[in-house]
Amino acid sequence: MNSFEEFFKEQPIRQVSKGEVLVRPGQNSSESFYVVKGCLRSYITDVKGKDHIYQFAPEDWIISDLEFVKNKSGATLSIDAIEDSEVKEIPRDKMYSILDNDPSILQALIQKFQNRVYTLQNRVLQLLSYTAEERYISFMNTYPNLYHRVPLKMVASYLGVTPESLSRVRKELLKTK
Amino acid sequence: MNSFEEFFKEQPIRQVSKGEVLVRPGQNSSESFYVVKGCLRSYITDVKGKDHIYQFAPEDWIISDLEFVKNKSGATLSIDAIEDSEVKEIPRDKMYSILDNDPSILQALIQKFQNRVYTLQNRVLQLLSYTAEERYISFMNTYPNLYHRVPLKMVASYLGVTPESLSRVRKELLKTK
DNA sequence: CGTGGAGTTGAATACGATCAACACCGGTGG
DNA sequence: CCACCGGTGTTGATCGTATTCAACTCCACG
Repeated sequence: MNSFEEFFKEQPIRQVSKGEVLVRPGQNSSESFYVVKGCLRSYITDVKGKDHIYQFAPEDWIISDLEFVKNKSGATLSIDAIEDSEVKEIPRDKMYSILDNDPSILQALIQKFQNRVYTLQNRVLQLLSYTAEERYISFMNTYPNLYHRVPLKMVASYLGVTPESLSRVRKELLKTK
Repeated sequence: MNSFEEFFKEQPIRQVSKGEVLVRPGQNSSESFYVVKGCLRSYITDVKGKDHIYQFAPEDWIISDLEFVKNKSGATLSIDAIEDSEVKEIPRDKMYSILDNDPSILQALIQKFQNRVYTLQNRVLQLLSYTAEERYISFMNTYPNLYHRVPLKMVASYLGVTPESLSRVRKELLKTK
């Protein structure tokens, strides 16, 4: 194997249908998922029962809860499918075997993490400084193939606003455009 | 050299005084800083001139803008000292030389990135789901040595609320405690 | 001393949340 | 094939939390 991606490619395809839950909080068999087709999401459910979406994962994305990193009691995030999907899953222990001694794979992985941190940095800064409207515009620009594909209420959850508010934001944008 | 940290330790110490700016947005000589003493911060300034703090870096922390990763035109974050500090700086090109072929160093770096992503994940989820009060409590618990050390207005900026709001939050907490 | 930044407090405002009603499909079963 | 149903999105009215603007106190520092 000479690349990080190939590790995933080798795995068998698993079919998951819309609404199917792949990871539940507290569960300790944390896995990573490479999405071949469809779309997954990761999210938390707060004390009031409200979901907050951390990440979407359409085709060619990798999604996981990062708890396996911390050796904690179990996952904090939930992961489920928001469309009928095909994924390749990597169990925790297999994930570790990626971290072998091949510097080129390790460097590729570092590159992936750097990109991930950079993306999260932007997300944090936008949550700190953007209004609901600015967040939505930024989301559309950053993920042009995603915003019309996932339900509005999930985009709202990702952006940290209510569906009602986002609906109004969108209405305003249509007027001024 | 047999560890990531040693690379920093070898660098000469640079004295920076409170208020000194180490990195400005647009500047393309991006560096990383290891804080020996004192405290740095990274932040953006929005269109209204308001600061939003991305990160604090007290003793033994590493801070950088991650733009060097993306090979963009320059930094987006600013970095300055909020106390008189001592730092060791690693210029961008030297940073790359860390990414050599020693698997143990690379794996240590991956571990650092995993922790970073995990921390950012929590930050995002808290910004999505916590009230101002919950964020402040979480901040105090997570950084017990920091919240009484940095000015309230900077904590407020980090948490995404105004200094006035945080002042009121703190007042309420004192009453109910 | 005096000066300016930091923090507090008050009053008015604004933005988004909440609650509620309704329209609009898309899928399911009779 | 159509009627029904549940989920999604929209819209309106009201509410609440945090922001804004302003005044004042308190120190730290020159």
